Amino acid sequence: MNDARTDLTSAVAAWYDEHARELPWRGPDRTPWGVLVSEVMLQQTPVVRVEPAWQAWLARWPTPADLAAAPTADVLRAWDRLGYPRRALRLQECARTLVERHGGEVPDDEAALLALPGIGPYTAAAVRAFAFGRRAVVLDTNVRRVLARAIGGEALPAPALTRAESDRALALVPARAADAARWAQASMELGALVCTARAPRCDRCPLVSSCAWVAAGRPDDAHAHRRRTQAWAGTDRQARGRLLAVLRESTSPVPEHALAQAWPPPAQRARCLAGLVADGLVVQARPDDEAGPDDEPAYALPS
DNA sequence: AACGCGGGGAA
DNA sequence: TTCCCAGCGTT
Repeated sequence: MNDARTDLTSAVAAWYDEHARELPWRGPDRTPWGVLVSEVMLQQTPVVRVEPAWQAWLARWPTPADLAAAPTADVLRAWDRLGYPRRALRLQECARTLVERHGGEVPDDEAALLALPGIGPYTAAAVRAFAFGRRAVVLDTNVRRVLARAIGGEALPAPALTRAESDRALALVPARAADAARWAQASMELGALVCTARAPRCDRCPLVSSCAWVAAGRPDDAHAHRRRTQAWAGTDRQARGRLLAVLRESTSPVPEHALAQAWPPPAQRARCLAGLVADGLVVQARPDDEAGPDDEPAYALPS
């Protein structure tokens, strides 16, 4: 049975055997915990920035029990500038759940994985495929783009995942678990290295002769008018990042007036601090005696 | 379904 | 400057 589906997946798998990057969380000595940590770090953060952080993280907290026992402030400092620090909080909550409910081990069951903090459909599928070699539908931004082009004939997938995409991805997953896991890894790698968002290297693509997008003359992105570019300068997100960076650097509670230096606009600063506290990333603390007036609020990372 | 959420490197 | 990155949780 050599239908179009097996042709496509086997061509990508063969390409992967030749061109896969050597990444530390893929090594033969990998652990499910290491894979899970890598996947959480890779949620919206590029590989090149994750790699050193992952090495340091696994050296410091090699098991879920190690991370579960760590002070949260240390966890947030180790997360450093990977972005979206709520992920670090979720990862520690995840470690604690693994200790309390799964004997300190990462489960391979889909429902159990999805129930863990910070683990959604993509990460659950990735852990099952990459850590346990199980059959799973791994559909990340790379795979979505590869399939949108190779099969859909579009430059880029729709802004939000559609039912048609999920169906298409499911239909492509090879029957045997080992093949399915390799297809997942290979299709992601193809999207990361060749079928890239900005400047795809179609001359090096194993699917170029059958790609629907290439056959159509590589038309422009049909969804371009619906993509909104996120503002950055002056946003709450930038403010939160700046405030949290100050708190990461300090070993003692930081009084309000010091935070005002990092982010002057008072209303936005107050709103962002309240949000950080609500998220569990920051706690209000009693200031050190010599740091300022006793009635001035101070903030710190949670212990 | 839409939105909020970091931060940096490349085009 | 803009775009993009192995998404998730909340509303």
